[in-house]
Amino acid sequence: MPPVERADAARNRAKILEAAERLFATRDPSGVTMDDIAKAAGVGRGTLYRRYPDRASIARALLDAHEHRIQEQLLRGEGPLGPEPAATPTERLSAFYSAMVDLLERHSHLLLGAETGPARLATGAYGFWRAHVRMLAAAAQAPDPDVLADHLLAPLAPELYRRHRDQGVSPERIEATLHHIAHRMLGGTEKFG
Amino acid sequence: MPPVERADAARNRAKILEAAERLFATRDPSGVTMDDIAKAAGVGRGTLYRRYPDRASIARALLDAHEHRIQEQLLRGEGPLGPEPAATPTERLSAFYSAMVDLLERHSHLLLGAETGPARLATGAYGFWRAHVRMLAAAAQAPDPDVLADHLLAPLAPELYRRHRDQGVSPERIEATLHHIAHRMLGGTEKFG
DNA sequence: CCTCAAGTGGACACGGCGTCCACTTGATAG
DNA sequence: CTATCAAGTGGACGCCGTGTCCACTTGAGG
Repeated sequence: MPPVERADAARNRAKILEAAERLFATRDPSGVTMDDIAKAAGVGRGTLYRRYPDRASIARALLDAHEHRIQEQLLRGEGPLGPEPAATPTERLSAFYSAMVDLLERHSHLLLGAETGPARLATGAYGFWRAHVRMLAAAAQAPDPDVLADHLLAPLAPELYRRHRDQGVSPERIEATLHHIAHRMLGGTEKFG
Repeated sequence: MPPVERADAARNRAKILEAAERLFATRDPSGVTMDDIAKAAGVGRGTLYRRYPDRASIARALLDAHEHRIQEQLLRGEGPLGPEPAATPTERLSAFYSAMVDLLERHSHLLLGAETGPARLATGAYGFWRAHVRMLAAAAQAPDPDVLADHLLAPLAPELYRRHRDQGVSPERIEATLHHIAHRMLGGTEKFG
């Protein structure tokens, strides 16, 4: 007996998510209050809190679908993103960086609305990215993959991406720099001493 | 006519900084309120706000001395930290990373009390570090030093350092990984392409 | 000792958060 | 179609941190 969601509940959930998406895209995400969302959705505070304990959980709900798509591709997808045997760790890290730049470009407002600062590192999604990058680092025989993985993910911090973009840096430049990092950090091990 | 600070004002400023330092070190820095600091310093809210508009400015005041010391060394110091002609960009970046790990280890609570998230990137101190690293990247003929500088600084985010330390990662391991990054990213250009 | 600007501290209003509970709605059984 | 009642709703409420304001105190200079 899976407790089915009642019709009015489903309707309100949709209204909430739609309103939140709009607000996050419009104003500064960290300035959006729970009250704003409730008002914009035409719903009472109690209704809002029943499902989402805070702003971050709403943003996460909106992000989940997109992040899951990337995670699927990492596990099972074709091309260098997925576990294609022919692809080198360098190529796979580059592909991962590209996918993340795409995610940041499309949804940086949600990422900023979700978690900035320490909380982001505790996210399930972050754990997934770290596990993936750690695996690539280990495959490339890099030293201390556990620590290195976090350092390789650090340039993807949403606040840094947002700042770069606001200063007129193009996504392509950011992506190119990340590819450079991927090549330098995981590629050509044999050429060093 | 430099408006000299009155004796009671100076006394209170000292009490405030002392109390704040203690509170930041004890509890979670982001949980310390202005009221807590005022109470701990034995001072009214108005007195506190007269000098420091928010928690971050207090933490910055406490950090200033330490950051200035490093900045001095970068500009005029001896050894690979300073502008010694014989040192390569790789060596200088490694030395910089070491100095920052030392700063993080000693004062991560202040850094967390100061600015987490986007605000940190707008700090004067951050601008200084970026200018320095950008210069080293350019000297090493790395592509797009403007963007790369930020990416090379990203692993130094206080929240990441704190998390690593809390998970039992030693400062030495972090430092070693950063040195690895310095070598990979700025060293041995001629051995590629 | 007097003056007065600098400095002090606490009362206050504001706004966001999260909870609570009396009421409404819709799914199901008879 | 109606009755039942748990799930769902919404807004009022209390709490807490912020930042401001202003009547009072203090100390430096004359």
